Amino acid sequence: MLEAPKSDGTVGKALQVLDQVSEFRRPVRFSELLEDSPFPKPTLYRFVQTLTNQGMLSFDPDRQTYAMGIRLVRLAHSAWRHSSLARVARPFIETLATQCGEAVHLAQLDNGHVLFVDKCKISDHFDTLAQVGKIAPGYCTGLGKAILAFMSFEQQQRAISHQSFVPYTPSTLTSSEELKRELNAIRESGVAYDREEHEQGIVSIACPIRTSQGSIVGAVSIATSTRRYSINDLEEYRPALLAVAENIGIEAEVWQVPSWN
Amino acid sequence: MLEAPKSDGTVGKALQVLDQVSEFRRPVRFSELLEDSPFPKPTLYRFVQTLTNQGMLSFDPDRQTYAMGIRLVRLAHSAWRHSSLARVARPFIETLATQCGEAVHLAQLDNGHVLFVDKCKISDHFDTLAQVGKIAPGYCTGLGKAILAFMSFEQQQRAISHQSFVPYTPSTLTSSEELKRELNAIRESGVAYDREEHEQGIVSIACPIRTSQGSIVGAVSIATSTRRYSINDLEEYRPALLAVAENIGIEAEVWQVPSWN
DNA sequence: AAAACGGTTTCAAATAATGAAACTTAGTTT
DNA sequence: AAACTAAGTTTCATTATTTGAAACCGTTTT
Repeated sequence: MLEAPKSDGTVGKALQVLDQVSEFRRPVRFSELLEDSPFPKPTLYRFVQTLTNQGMLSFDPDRQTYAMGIRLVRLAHSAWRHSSLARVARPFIETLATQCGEAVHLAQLDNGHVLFVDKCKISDHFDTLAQVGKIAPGYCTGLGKAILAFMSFEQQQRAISHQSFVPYTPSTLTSSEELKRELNAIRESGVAYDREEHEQGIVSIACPIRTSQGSIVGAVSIATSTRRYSINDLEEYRPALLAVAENIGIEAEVWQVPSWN
Repeated sequence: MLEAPKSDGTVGKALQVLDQVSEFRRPVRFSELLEDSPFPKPTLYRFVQTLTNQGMLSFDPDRQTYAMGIRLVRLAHSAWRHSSLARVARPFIETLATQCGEAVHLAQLDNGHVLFVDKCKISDHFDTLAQVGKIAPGYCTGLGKAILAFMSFEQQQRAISHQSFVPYTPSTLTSSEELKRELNAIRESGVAYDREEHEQGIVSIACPIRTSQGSIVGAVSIATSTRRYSINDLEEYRPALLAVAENIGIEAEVWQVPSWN
């Protein structure tokens, strides 16, 4: 028995449509959705209707387009509040961001990809691609590598197989062998670096957030611009970062830590 | 034929369960959900299973609790990007926040309630209850009153009937008559004030964001602490706020403005 | 050991989803 | 203006999914 070919009935199909809409980076017409939909016209039509009724999509009658609905913003807010990691980590990362003056990111892993769950930026001298709710690759970010390095073997295998190894910059690791070698090193040292592997000019130091049993729940990172600091300078923040990660881990455990993977 | 008692089939019911979970401010056990669920045990059980499979809920096996899922954070991110209002307004409210040094809020109306869709705070001297995705009442916030004041009569009637008129502070308006009187005044003057009606010590000036056809799409506000400024001092920001609201309205229209109510 | 409780599975009946085809608009072309 | 076309919407018999009473498990309590 291999992968789970779960379709989860009608609800699963409807959510599939929701994802499809979200993949368009703009409001989308019904016919555009129909073009690459596995569903026949009336079926898709009804899904879209239902989702719109439910506020999961919004419909612009003038342009006849569908966009992601406002109900999602509300639901995501409770998701964020429910997420013990994000809620618990907030004060720590705020303090850290103020102390070091750089951008601090918090992430979890979602299907082998880094999902930013919080971000705190004090200075305005530079900005990173990170935005809450956004997805970034696991193999070429500090956060991603920090999480991957501390997964169980099986989880890691599966997550690595989901990586695309697209070379975003000349420094990007482009094979699972290279990645695995680096993950081992990270496992030794306890911290991961992003050496401009995802964004030219952005480097970061990241470390995993783990429970007392050692299971991985996320990662924190400090990112900065190469115009301000070198990767070696980030080393300076290492103790503070490790301390914060440990504290978040302890706190998160007191609250509840659903095991997300 | 009165209100729409839409249940929207299986999908609607499943989303109802999602809302129910979100209403708990914490991870919740199956039996707790069952207690006030309209669904019989096995039905609810399957919904919860499906939603968990789909990543809309997350399950903590240790504590046997369900929380809002991580997929929502991802979906909400695209919702935010799709929302022409939030995306378009971002640079304007950032500028405004920097200029005046106070907290700037952006909201839409969702079923008679204020839904914060963005927030920009520069100083750390105080904070408001507002958080992106959070709901606040319409009748006792500057944003809410600004939006209500510029709705069509029917929309306004319906929205007012959804207000609870709970007295959060001594200044809160507690009847629909008082509210209607104030809404008329706001319609005249073009701006709404929150005179510590929702939070003791927090005042704000808000104004509506409208399309060129005059239909209301949201509101912007500047909020501050009474320890810093009086409500009269906020008057100073009136021209800047009006200008920003107008610009957002124009910009939002160039992009697409789904008619949200 | 029995009873109670929370969670899970079964299975036949009831209901809702499905999709080919037909229909209705609105926008083009002849 | 009539004829064509494309996009969106509705119909309806068929099919598949959902439904929930009841039974079942595995813990915990009495």
